[in-house]
Amino acid sequence: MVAGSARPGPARTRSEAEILAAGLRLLDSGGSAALSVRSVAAAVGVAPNAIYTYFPTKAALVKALLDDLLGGLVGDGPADGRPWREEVGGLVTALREVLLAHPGAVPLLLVSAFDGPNALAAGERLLAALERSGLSPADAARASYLLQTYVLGSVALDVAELDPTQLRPDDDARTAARRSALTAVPAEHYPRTAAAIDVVAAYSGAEQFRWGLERVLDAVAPRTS
Amino acid sequence: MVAGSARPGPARTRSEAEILAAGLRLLDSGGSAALSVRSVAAAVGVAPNAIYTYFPTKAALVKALLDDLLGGLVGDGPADGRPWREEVGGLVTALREVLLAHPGAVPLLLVSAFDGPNALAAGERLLAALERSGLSPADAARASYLLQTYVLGSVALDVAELDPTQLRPDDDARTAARRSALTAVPAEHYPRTAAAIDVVAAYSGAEQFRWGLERVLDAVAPRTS
DNA sequence: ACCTGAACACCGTTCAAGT
DNA sequence: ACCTGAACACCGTTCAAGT
Repeated sequence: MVAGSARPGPARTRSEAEILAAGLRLLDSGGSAALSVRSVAAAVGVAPNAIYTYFPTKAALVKALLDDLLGGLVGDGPADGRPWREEVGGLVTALREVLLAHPGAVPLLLVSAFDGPNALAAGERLLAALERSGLSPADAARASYLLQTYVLGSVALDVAELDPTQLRPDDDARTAARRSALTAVPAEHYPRTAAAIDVVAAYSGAEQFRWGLERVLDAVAPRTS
Repeated sequence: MVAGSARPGPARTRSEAEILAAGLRLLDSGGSAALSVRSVAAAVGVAPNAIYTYFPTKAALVKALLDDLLGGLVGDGPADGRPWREEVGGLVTALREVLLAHPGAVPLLLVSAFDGPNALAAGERLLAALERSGLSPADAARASYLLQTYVLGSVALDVAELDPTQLRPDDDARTAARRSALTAVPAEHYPRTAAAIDVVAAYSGAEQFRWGLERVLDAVAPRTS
């Protein structure tokens, strides 16, 4: 009984969840560069290499952290009864919001795959809602691809124009960042670009996103004519 | 005459262009992680800190390298006489292609701003073509935003699903990568996702991109009705 | 089994010194 | 002005040793 499946040796002094929570705190307070194996280890009070008892590599830790972030996207119940367009828009908007609430996570997400259990569950829910709209599975798959590119692309644009020291900015801070980009563009050489930044800056990021989302939803909606 | 604007001291032994070319070679052969100040210095045969004579920081070097990559997007002449939709599609497709030809550059581009002279020139050309379609400057600005998110998002999805060791993959390699992602998704838990990967894998990345591009162009085209 | 101390092979950047 | 050697404060990861 002592041998077999029971593990000998001392119990672990930390938990995966504790380590991921510390990692998220570092990401939120210092951006993506502040998340290192060594900084996480210091935050939970162990030696750097002790982290490798919980996660085999830094990449595995990052992947777990990112998927945790997506945990709130899908509730427990089955597909709700909302109209498909509302549910699809809600899912996509919620994804954007959770990412912008943790901008330090965005550079990590953009370069890593998107295939943890919570990401897959959200994608499954998205496909189900799209099929409820009347799209064939094949068309729903392509619509899902287009919606994913939209969220990732718009979040990438939003975060790239932020001052790296500006963490957890609200919508106003992002608008200000866009305005400051304007002054950096020499209007005499790039008149349309300067004017375009001015136009876009008049809208908050959320309005801008919603505008594009409606266009994308129109583009993928089943042809009724 | 000796004093004044003439610079004393030895001439520089390298050039910015030489350093950027070495950087791109490293990026293409080893991915984004292979581009370091020290590896570039070794490639051009100087001490690591000599790079700081040419670029003030690594970020400045990366920015210059990325903008160089966009140098071929815009020709010399004024806007050509092609229909607006063709020119817009051509610009956007060319951007996608230059990025996928150098996948190591994608992680760098996704997290940095997009505001070098060549990026601005391409953006200016894009806005001009959109205005030729009949869109107001304000609508052209929003259309440009949507098109940018599409390229960035689709390139991010394309590169994220690649094996990091797989450099400069052709279209077939990317299709194979997508197929291998399929086997990783447990179909019993995520039936729609597994089926969707199968659908998407039946198309090459270029076909998939063109499908979405046509939808996005439809979505932003001026309403003629 | 888990944790530690020490080490390895890196990294970006700075500084003082040589020419 | 440009380049070098040396150093500083990091990084992810591995290994041998302790419990």
